[in-house]
Amino acid sequence: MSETLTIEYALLGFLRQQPMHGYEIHQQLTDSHGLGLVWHIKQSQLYALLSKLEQQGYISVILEPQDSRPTRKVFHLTELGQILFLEWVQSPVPQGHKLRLDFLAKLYFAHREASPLTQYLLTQQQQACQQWLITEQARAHALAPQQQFEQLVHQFRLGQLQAMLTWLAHCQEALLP
Amino acid sequence: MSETLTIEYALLGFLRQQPMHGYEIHQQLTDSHGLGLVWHIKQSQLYALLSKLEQQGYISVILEPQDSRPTRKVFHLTELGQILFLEWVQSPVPQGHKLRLDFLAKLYFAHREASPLTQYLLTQQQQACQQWLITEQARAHALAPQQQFEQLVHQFRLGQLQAMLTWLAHCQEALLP
DNA sequence: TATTGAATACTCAAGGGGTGAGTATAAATC
DNA sequence: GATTTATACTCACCCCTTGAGTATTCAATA
Repeated sequence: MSETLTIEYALLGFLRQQPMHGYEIHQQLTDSHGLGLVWHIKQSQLYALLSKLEQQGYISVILEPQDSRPTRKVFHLTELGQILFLEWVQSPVPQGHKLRLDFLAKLYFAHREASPLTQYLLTQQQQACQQWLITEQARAHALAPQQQFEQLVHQFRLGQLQAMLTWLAHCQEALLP
Repeated sequence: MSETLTIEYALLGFLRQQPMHGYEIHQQLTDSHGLGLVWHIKQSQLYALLSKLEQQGYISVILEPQDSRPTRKVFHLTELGQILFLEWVQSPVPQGHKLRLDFLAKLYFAHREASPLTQYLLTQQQQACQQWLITEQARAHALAPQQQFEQLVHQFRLGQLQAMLTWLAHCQEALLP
C-alpha cells in the first residue's frame, strides 16, 4: 500500500474500533462530524476501497442477512490490518502537500483512543518539521538573489512550516492528559 | 478540463513562451531549476498529457525530423489553449490542499511574463484567503468546547491561512515592478 | 579499439482508481 | 395511492499512471 493513501488507513482506523458495514461507514463520513470535515469520499469509492482492502487481507468480511433489508457486508479488521494501521499511525508525516490531511488523520485516531500515542505523535512530528525547516532554510540561503521565484517558494514553505510548528505546540498543550 | 489539474495548465504555460518537444519539456522540469522544485512528473506521464492536450485542441504538433536522432514532435499552443491558460492563470485558487501547488504555478507564470497580472493575482488571492479566513473563524466559534478535534482542525487551517496571507504580502513587496 | 553506459526521443500495454448510474426493497411522506 | 427518501451494495466505463520497451547515437572506459 502506498504511504500516501490516507483514506485507506483511516478506514482501518474506523474498523479498529468496531466492525462496520460499508453504508454505516459512509454515514459517519458524510455526517457533519469531525470526520466529514477532513475526508471527502463518494459512496462508490468507499465500497471499492473496502473491496480492495479485503483482497489485500487487511480486513475480512462477514455477511449479515436481514429480514427486510439488503444483506450487509460487515467488515472486520484483521491482525494484518491491525499491524499496518499501528505502523502508520505512529510514523511522522514526511513533508509535502498531503501533510495536512495525513497528519490530521493520524491525530484524529490517536486522540480518539486517548492513548499516550498522541503526545508521542506530536513530538515526532515536531522533530520532523524542525528538521525539514532547517534544510529548507539552508536551501533558501544557498539561492542566488536573482532566483526570485525559487526564493518565494522556499519562503512559502518556511511560513507554512512555522505555522505548523506553532500549531503542534498548541496541540500538545490542548491535548495534555 | 478539471480545474484542479495544475500540471496541464503549467504545460500550456511552458508552450506559451515557445514551442517545445516533449523531451525538452521533461529536461526543464527535471532540472534543478525552480520548475522541478514544484512539479514532479514522470516522462511517460508527460507524453500522455501532451497527447491528451493535443486531442483536446489546446496544443498542436509539428513533426521535425532530424538526421541522426529520432523525430521530434514539437508542440505549439493553439489559440484555444491560449485562452484556457489565460483564464486559469488569472483566477484565484479556491481553498484546499492543492492551494499551494496551484497558486505557486500561477505565480510562476505571471512572474515570468513580468506582467501586471502578478499584482492582480496576489491581490485576488489575498481577498479570497481573507474571505475564507472569516468563514473559518465563524465556524470555529460555532463549535462546542468538547469538539476538541474539530477545533484543532480549524485552528490548523487558520494558522496556515495566516501564514499564507503573510507570505502574499511579502510577495507583493518583493515583486513590485 | 571494443564495449559499456548514458543521452536522445517517444510509444505502449497493463493495471488501478474514481465516477455515474443502476438495482432492489421498505419506510416515510404527501 | 403515489412519490420520495433511506437502506445497502454493484458494476462497467473511462481516465490516469507507470514500468518497460524501442532504436539510434555519442562519450567514456578498459
